[in-house]
Amino acid sequence: MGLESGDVERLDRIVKRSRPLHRGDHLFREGDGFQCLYIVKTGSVKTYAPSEDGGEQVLGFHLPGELIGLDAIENAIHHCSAKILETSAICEVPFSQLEELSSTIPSLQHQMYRLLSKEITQDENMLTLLGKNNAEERLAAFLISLSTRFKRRGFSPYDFYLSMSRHEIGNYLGLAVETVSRLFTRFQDEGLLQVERKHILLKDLDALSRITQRQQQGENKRQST
Amino acid sequence: MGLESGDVERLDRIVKRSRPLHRGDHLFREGDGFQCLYIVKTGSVKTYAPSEDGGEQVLGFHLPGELIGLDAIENAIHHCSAKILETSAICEVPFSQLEELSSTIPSLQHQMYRLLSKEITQDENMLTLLGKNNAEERLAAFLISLSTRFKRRGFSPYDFYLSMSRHEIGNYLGLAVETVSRLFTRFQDEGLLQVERKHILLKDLDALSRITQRQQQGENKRQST
DNA sequence: GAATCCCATTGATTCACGTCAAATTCCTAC
DNA sequence: GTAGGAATTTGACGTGAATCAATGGGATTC
Repeated sequence: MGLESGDVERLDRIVKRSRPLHRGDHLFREGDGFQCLYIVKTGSVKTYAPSEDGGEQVLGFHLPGELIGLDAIENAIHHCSAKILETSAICEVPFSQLEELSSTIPSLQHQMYRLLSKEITQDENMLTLLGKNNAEERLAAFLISLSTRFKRRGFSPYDFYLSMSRHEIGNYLGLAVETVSRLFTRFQDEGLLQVERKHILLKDLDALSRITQRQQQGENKRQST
Repeated sequence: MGLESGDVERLDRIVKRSRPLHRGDHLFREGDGFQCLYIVKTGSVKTYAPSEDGGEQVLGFHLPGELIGLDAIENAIHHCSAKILETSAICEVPFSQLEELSSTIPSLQHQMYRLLSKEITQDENMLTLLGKNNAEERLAAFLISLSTRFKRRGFSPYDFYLSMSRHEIGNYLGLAVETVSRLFTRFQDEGLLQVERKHILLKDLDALSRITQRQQQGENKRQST
């Protein structure tokens, strides 16, 4: 990321590798004091905003290489909870140390700004997805997002396992479980993918991409101009 | 914000006050190179992500005191466009200078992290709004948000003018114009507010708050667990 | 290995909100 | 002041996705 090797070492020294965590464990909960950012090494994590009655809004699924906890910097309080979806290795980065380090390493500071900015961009894309795309487009976009992120990490972009339930997918995408389930069935019937429980095999990424972009064609109603 | 007076002066020196801008002017457009962050002094601005066909997703409305452009840091490219809604005074903050300054003033760096983090939290709240709230709850939340922000700036939290059209409100909230219009009428009939074109008079903020929280009661379907 | 629970799927039905259409008012420009 | 266009409102209607309901299959527990 444009850091010099000495700097990388200094950064490396403040990162703690935690013991493996298991499905259902919490990295942190809403309201907890903020100490560390977390980086997923292996496995996966979901973040969600709980509401009083036990309901929740899933805010994201975090795969290897991804950072968790940026929204907690503001008030030094976590605004969401983070739950392990499958046995995972997670690194902890004490934020105060990171902050200190970043003020002596300009390129690290720059990376931090970029990281935060990227998170904002991603959330904005998600807003667009929820604001103007229908159920089919949302699920297609979700699958492509997973595919892209797996690929980036050297995993197969076509063949992977979902560590989250249909329920969680629906929650994340603003859809009912039943809708998600029906869409998987439809996508399979249309030959776009094969699905068997948690196992997904994407057979036509191009077609999925076309679905996500379908929205753009022709003047649209809900959120145009 | 915890800066010393000498530091404030240094910060102040890099901020440029632009001449007043008018309705329809662009602060920047999607794809433009990123140079500056913008702070609204007076007036209002909308940011939106244009799509090929001329449609768009409104990402936010920005009132006095609010910052624009944080999502452009990552790639030094603006990912959205920013359009003036009414005659406005806007300050420009050259980001490279701000970044430089922040590496010599730890508390400024901290504020920057907090600012970026806050933006993420806000976007996440918006995701929850779009993901799990119905039309009525969305509009109520929107009005309360405006009210709160006006109040914070010393304006009346009850009595204000909307600088954006019904269309833009609908777009922002993922609703059709007609739905927004009908909801204003309904809220008025229910005595929650008075509306006459752009002029809004909130008569029962508590009732509006109750509407936004309605969602939380009882197990819900779309996005629960 | 049996019992239990959760997850997923599928079908039938309902409903909130989008779509279409039309009337009215407002705003801008010449 | 007048014409044209945009914004807003209101009504009628259609529909995509939620809700309700029921079944089957994995997975976990003791």
